[in-house]
Amino acid sequence: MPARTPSSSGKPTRAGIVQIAARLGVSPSTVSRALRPETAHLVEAERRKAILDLAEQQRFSPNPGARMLRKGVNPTLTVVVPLDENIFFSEFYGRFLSGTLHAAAARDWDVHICTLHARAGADFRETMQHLGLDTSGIIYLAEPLPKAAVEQLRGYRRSLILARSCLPPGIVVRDIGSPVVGVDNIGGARSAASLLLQLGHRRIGLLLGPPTSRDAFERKAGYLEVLERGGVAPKSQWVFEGPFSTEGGRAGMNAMLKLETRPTAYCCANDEIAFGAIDAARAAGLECPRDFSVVGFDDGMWATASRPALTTVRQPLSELAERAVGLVIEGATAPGKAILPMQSDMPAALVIRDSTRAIGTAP
Amino acid sequence: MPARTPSSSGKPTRAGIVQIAARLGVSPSTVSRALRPETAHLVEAERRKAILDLAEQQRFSPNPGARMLRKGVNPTLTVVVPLDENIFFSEFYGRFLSGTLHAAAARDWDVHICTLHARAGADFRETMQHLGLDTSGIIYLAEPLPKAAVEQLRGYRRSLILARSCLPPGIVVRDIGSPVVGVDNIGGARSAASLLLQLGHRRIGLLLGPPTSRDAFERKAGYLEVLERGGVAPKSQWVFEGPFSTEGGRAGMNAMLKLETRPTAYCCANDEIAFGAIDAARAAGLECPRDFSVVGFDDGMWATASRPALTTVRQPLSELAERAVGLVIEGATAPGKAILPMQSDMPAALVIRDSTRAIGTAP
DNA sequence: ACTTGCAATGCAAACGTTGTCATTCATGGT
DNA sequence: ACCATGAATGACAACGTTTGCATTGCAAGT
Repeated sequence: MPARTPSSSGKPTRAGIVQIAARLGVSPSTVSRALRPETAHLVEAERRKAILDLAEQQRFSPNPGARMLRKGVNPTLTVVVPLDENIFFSEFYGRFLSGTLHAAAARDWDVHICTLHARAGADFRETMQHLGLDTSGIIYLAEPLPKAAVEQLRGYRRSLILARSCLPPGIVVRDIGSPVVGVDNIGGARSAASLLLQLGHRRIGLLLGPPTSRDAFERKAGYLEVLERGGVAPKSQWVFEGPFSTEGGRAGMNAMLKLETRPTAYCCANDEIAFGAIDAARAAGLECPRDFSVVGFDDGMWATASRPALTTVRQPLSELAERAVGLVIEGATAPGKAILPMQSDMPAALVIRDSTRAIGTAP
Repeated sequence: MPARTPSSSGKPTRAGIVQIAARLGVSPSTVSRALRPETAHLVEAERRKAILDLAEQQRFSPNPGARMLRKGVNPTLTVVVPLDENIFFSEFYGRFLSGTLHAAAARDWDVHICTLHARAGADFRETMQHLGLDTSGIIYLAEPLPKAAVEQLRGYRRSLILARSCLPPGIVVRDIGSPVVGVDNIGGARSAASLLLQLGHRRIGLLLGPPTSRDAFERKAGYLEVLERGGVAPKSQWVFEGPFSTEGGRAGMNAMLKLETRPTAYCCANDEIAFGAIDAARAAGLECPRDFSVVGFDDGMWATASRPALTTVRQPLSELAERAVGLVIEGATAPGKAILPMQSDMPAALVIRDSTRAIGTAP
């Protein structure tokens, strides 16, 4: 029968800085110091190496809970993304995430990423509670929130930033308890419409996103404002609302192609819609920009890679992410200070390329 | 002058279950129990209400660190992605990441994501050592590793999975200390080339990726193998190597356009290359698939959205991610057991769409 | 009246890490 | 020889919750 002394048990000394310390005959303090880069210099080189090696061999990693308890925060923020498999196809998430990653790294924070597996029954607040136990801040970038959920969020204690795209169109941003970051959709849309006006277009169509999306809603408002002020409000047949996809763009353009008098230019709420529209028109023998002009929205990678290169509105997503990260970290580290609900709008700049042309101009 | 006794200080009893308890003259245990739904029934109703009310009024929320320390944490795995701003534009990362997220969530693991801020001086092994401290398992998906780095990794004890795309072409996978996951590039490339052969093409060009990339290398091998066996090895002018981008495709196609006898079909190592090629040809008046056929590789979102819809090879990235997550978790939880170095190839299936056509066929 | 059982609560020991302070020992300057 | 300096380390007390166990009443069963 094997001896029953604890030391001989098969368990590989599970977890713990103290076990590591014991194995090496040093104190836990020393191990703790050796393990963290910022204090590692305090430990003699040889000993440090021994500690690191043993830690690796034992597959040790310090308990984040304990660390967090001790230090107050643990430098980790969580980005909540939608469940949808396809989110990454939209460059929005990719670019935002990439920006987050860099901004966080610059501040020495880690980035968690997770989806929200909404548990039936549990209300949204509860789900959020459960979510971020091990992080000090949350950036919400996921499914659009129903109004009720947004209201439950008021008084949520941890550092939480919402992306404005995730809010339903109806809600006033000021009413929300958390900071909200977003791109200046209205301003961007205004620039797009203004450009078309300046180029002499008077019949301008709108290929919009789904009315449930706040982004779509705001962009529409921006387009319409400029067109109406310019006295060229679009006929109702010139306004099409569909999904934010090439299919949406195709459907919209096909609808326009059936009309007797068509727009000479289109504001598309999205690059993908723009590509779909251009392509559907091409199938009907119409070329952009020879026969019509198009302005997109996003400035994704294909805006430059496609032909014609797309005139579009640049979403400053990395700046947006930078801002979100800054706010969330501030909220997580500013001790007592309540986080001010505030709105940050990042400007959206027009990028002029080859899909727009003054009306009636020969190449 | 105000009294200086601690009880009368202005501080609003910052944080803490004990302060709440003190205010109500009950023990911390009771407060703790009252605060959590699952134990709330242990506390007398009236008292519970009092506690909850005070907690609300004091804007109390339990210290997540302490709670975490008590309850234990779920383990995390870390995905290492390249520093490059643009990685998310390549759908590879997005889809892989999305798959990782789902696979990890299904097993109740959390996902970290980080880049490798290579600190000057520190060698790769050391960097990994530090990285490994904060996580239970690592999936390496970042910059291609130089041979030296790969060798340093031998004997690394933590759970680490490498994506085959991150290895330099020259290295034999069996020689590596860690499990490697990857897509069956060779098989996929074979299918692509075989399809073109079957459609009757005999002059087949290759628009490849950069020779430093293992993916490019393997795909090239797959194409060539089939073509050579079919007796239609491409002339050297028909083989072009460039970046994995539309620009690469454009450059390649433009080179082909200058030749007297051009290929009638092209294997492109990448969807983007394929799009670039199609577009460059169109600029010269050649239409796909009327005048030439193209097969891509990846099956990204634009493969279906563009016109012609692209015949391409589907990379089973979510399955790949699933596999990687499975392996990394296994490696992290199997106690003493060393992780077997092994290679997992996920099959890559051909998806036939509209960019390929039998040679000489009228529409 | 004496168990017995139950409900409500308090006590105190973890949980694993880190920062402060004190201790030890070697070094170099006077 | 003595003190000052500094590097390397150890001892120890937090950090705020949770939970097993002990305690106290109180009601019901014998």
